[in-house]
Amino acid sequence: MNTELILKNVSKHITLNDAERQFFLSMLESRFIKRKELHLKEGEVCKHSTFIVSGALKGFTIDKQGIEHVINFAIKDWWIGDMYSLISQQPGILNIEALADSEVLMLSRENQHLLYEKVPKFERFFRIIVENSLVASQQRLINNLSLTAEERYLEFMKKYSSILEYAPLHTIASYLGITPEFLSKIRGRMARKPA
Amino acid sequence: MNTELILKNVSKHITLNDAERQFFLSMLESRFIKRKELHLKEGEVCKHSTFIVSGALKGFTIDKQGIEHVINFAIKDWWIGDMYSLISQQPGILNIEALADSEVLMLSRENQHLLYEKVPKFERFFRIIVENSLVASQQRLINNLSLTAEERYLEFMKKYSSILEYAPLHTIASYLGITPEFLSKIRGRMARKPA
DNA sequence: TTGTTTTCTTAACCTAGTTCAAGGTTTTAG
DNA sequence: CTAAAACCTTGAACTAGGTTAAGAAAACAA
Repeated sequence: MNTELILKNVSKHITLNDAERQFFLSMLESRFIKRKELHLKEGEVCKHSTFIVSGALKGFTIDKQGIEHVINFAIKDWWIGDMYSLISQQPGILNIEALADSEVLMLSRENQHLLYEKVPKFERFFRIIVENSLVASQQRLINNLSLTAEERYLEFMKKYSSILEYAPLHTIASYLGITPEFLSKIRGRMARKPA
Repeated sequence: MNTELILKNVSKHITLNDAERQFFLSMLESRFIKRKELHLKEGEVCKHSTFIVSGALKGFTIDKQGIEHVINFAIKDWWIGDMYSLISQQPGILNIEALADSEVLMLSRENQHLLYEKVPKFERFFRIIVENSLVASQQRLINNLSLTAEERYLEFMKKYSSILEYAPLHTIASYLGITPEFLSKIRGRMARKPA
């Protein structure tokens, strides 16, 4: 189990002593996910918060017309999960799939609650993680409401360039809220008369 | 200061003893906001989390073309604030304005941190509040990506009917991500051939 | 009470983005 | 190495929703 990265991630917001660190690590479960493998399937109850050690995943829903909508990406050093299902313990609507072979560390809901009991600092840690997710989610909403598709694509490349290595065009189009054909057209336009 | 509602709100997630309750209440500041009055202006640093005792507020941004985008509403028993500015202490992009005469209770960032020190349970309380906001924000993203304007309007009426009493049509249109003219058209259509 | 502002509607025309279809290229699995 | 699958591009026809404009109705301030 490769724990260096997650310990560094935690230490960004809280400080652990040796015993706490050991206890935290004992709560984690390592897993390797192959490219295209589903880590979480809609309809299931989400039982873990997942930290990405290497690789990349996408979270997505499928609407009534069978169209896939990418809700978020997660790469090295990020957390992912179906927050709705995780807190309500109801069947979720999120699918989580690997974009590349990935190593993740999983913290089960029960262990997370144990952690809150034994090391209350983790309440703070996850509060901050969730706060940051909320800011990102709201910023994306604002972008979707106020920018054109082309502007959103430029923003995306600026902010998440590392994801371009993992996600094919139609997945990025889905994240941006447009069709793959239209993203292709935008690219063509940009290549012809660049910024 | 009308504290009954906020104490009930807090008690949904954590239990306070008398001293803790008194301490919490001593951290709050009451404010009355007139309809159309700005509670927070973009460019300012957001210094408070705000709990609504009565009335209704909207949070919105204004894009380069001067168009207003409603990010969220807040009514009785909800919290509102510019999370980005609140945690980064950078100038924010959110405006918060009263839709009706409102009474709010404000918890300053400093007091919130004091509260975290003195009564660590509040880390949990605000973690849960933020988790719920994140779920709502993601659900809205999913709706924006996968539903038509008419479907979003129907969803909105089902879920937030109480806001219809406070917000004029053009404000709801902005929240839905469409123009007031188009929402008016949808209404006309729905009136002619109802569900 | 009356002028002013805000709100809502309707209609004609316009456009960003979609749909459908087809062909070409790259990646992958066996 | 090769067939199949996944991926990307382009173009023509289409549509959900936007823009502009103008008028009616309601709410509000003086």
